[in-house]
Amino acid sequence: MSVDDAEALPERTRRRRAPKPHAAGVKAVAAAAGVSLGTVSNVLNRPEVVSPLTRAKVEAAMASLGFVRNESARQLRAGSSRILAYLMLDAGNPFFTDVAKGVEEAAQAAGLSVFLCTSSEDADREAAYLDLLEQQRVQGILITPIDQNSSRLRKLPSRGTPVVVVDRTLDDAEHCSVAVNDVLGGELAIAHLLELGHERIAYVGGPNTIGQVIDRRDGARRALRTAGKPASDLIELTTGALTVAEGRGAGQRLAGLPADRRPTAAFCANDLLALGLLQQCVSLGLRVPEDLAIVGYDDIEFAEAAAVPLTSVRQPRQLLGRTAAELLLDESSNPDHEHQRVTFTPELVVRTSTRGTL
Amino acid sequence: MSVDDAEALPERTRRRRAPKPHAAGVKAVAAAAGVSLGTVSNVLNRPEVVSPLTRAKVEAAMASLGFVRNESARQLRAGSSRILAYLMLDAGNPFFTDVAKGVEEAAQAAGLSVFLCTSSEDADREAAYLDLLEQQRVQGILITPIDQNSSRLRKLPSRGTPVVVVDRTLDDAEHCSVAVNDVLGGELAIAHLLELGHERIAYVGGPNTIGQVIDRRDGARRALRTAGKPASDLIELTTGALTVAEGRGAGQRLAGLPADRRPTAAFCANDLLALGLLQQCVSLGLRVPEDLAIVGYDDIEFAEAAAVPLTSVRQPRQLLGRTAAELLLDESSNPDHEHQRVTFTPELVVRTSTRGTL
DNA sequence: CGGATGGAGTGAAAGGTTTCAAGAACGTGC
DNA sequence: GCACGTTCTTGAAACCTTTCACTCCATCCG
Repeated sequence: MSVDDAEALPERTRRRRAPKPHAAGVKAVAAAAGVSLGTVSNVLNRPEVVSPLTRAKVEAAMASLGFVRNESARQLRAGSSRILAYLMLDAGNPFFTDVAKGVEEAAQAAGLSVFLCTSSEDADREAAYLDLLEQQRVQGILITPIDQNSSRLRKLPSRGTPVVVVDRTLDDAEHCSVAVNDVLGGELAIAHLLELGHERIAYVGGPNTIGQVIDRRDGARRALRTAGKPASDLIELTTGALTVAEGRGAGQRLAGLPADRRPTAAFCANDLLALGLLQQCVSLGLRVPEDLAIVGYDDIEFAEAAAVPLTSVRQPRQLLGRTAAELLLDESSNPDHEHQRVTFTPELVVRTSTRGTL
Repeated sequence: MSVDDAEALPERTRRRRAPKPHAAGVKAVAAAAGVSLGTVSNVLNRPEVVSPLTRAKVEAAMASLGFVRNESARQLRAGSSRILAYLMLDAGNPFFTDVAKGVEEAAQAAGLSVFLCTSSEDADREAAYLDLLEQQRVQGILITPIDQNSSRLRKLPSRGTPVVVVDRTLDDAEHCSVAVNDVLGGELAIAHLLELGHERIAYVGGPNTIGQVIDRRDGARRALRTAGKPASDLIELTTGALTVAEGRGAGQRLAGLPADRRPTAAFCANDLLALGLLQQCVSLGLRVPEDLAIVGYDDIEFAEAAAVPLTSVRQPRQLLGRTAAELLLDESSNPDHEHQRVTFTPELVVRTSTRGTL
């Protein structure tokens, strides 16, 4: 049954070693089922061309041998992967996991799977993941980049890996992008605070290399100018990351200021910062919003459940992910795909942290 | 230079097509650098055996051709993957992303990359991902399973893919597992509530197919029995998932009860439920903890920042992930690895939601 | 009854890398 | 000048699938 034609050769040390004892391949299945390699492959990929009887035999053989298709070999030969990757900034931020949910929704509808990767706001990790994903020849990459000008990012599409930028807009002709107008979002937040009569307003966010941080700040400045004030009125508190812990740190700094110099309102670059800030300020005895009004950004689910429900700038998170994935799928399947820049409009959700209890 | 020996054959239609125009391979690099295939491979895998001059030539050729190593081919031949996967229950739950952070920490230290997958508490998706990951021949799988008795899960190790179960204990001899004693956690929570004098206590959690939900409930019952009460005293509110939205739903149900039948305390299977419950109850006018004391589980970062800071059962999230990844690495590299069951001990963190303001 | 049609299955080639035994180049010591 | 080491490089096999031109057979039509 098992023919080993190497027997015929003159004596030679049997070289090479099996890299892994990883079970049976198509060959073994074919032998066990008494059919050819090609037929097994047909059962796997085009079951309709195989007669029911033969198919049953092959499937039985697969089951009894515990056959597991080797995806590397499949992909090598077939040249296509069934995987999308979403490389996100921070898995600990519910905003991104909501985006990821949208991505998965769209991918599942197209029969693809999604691998999530997280750069943790670290440019080196981002670069390493991009290299890895390109080497894996994934169908496409969705990314919320740290450094959107990275040459690595720009080169990917020309080498055959489609890339869609999520939650950022890119000004080049190589990628699709799906974003929310962050400048407008910043403007909405500050306009709201100005309307409430605040004069000393702080912007809490950082590092200043992150696009979202910059845009939201620029929007804030613009709102000030629109109101006839100098943009330099904005008191900037730079943080090291967009996390709850950094938010607490900023709260500490803010609360430490003498009351007559302390801002009466703070706009945070995201909700994590805002929640940390809120928590720290409250625990240090400041009243929100009486002593300090707070506006967050993203309107994550926890914003509403916070100690003082948080006013925030809402973004269509899931839709963002879904749209991005759909663009990516189009790019990789539609030969005359055209790159698009989709921009959604954010929306201010006013809650107690600025408006006070009614 | 480029010899095409197919020329020698009698006229035949040149068949097959190139699956994808995906850039240059080692062959092209070798030709461009004037060396053999083997040398290029050496530059890639064992740079120290190649003379500096040759290496420089090869590297220059790679750069100018934009060479990207084909990981499928590499893995097919070399038989090993540099990837770990963590298949989690719910990426939207900060508990799991914290675990993931620990996993990545350990993986990075070992020079591996991590792909995150999420089953979203759906058994079919879990199964599909397991199949996919096995076919990809990843180095190993970390999983927080929905169905820990799935035969798929049990069979993986015997076919060569190591599996470590995270946040669950498995009673078989095939896997390592790293967990926290959930029964004890449930006990701590209820003992605390009993000590505060509560008599009508609800347990909010579900679906009852999830191990964590069951164990925490069993712990709760045990605490009741220890206190000399029947386990049936526990008022069970079953939810459809462990999410904030389901927590709100449960809050609605609870608040709807007449005050004399309404529980005076609720223990939730996780913090997401607790936060939703809290939010809904507060917005319906119940005072926490006076009208309803609430205990959560996991002590996620947002628990402390909630409307009423949440009493919760803390687990060593990151450590859980790190330990699990280390066990997995050991299993896949150490020939005489022994399966282990690591169990951490949870800790009750008391905050305002049960103790009230001081 | 001859030829056309079509369904089912076959088998060799191809895909890009790694591996390893063996070869080449170049001293070195006697 | 020769055998011997070293150091570097080579070339072909192997990894496991998928693909596709082709064969084989039975059926159908005129």
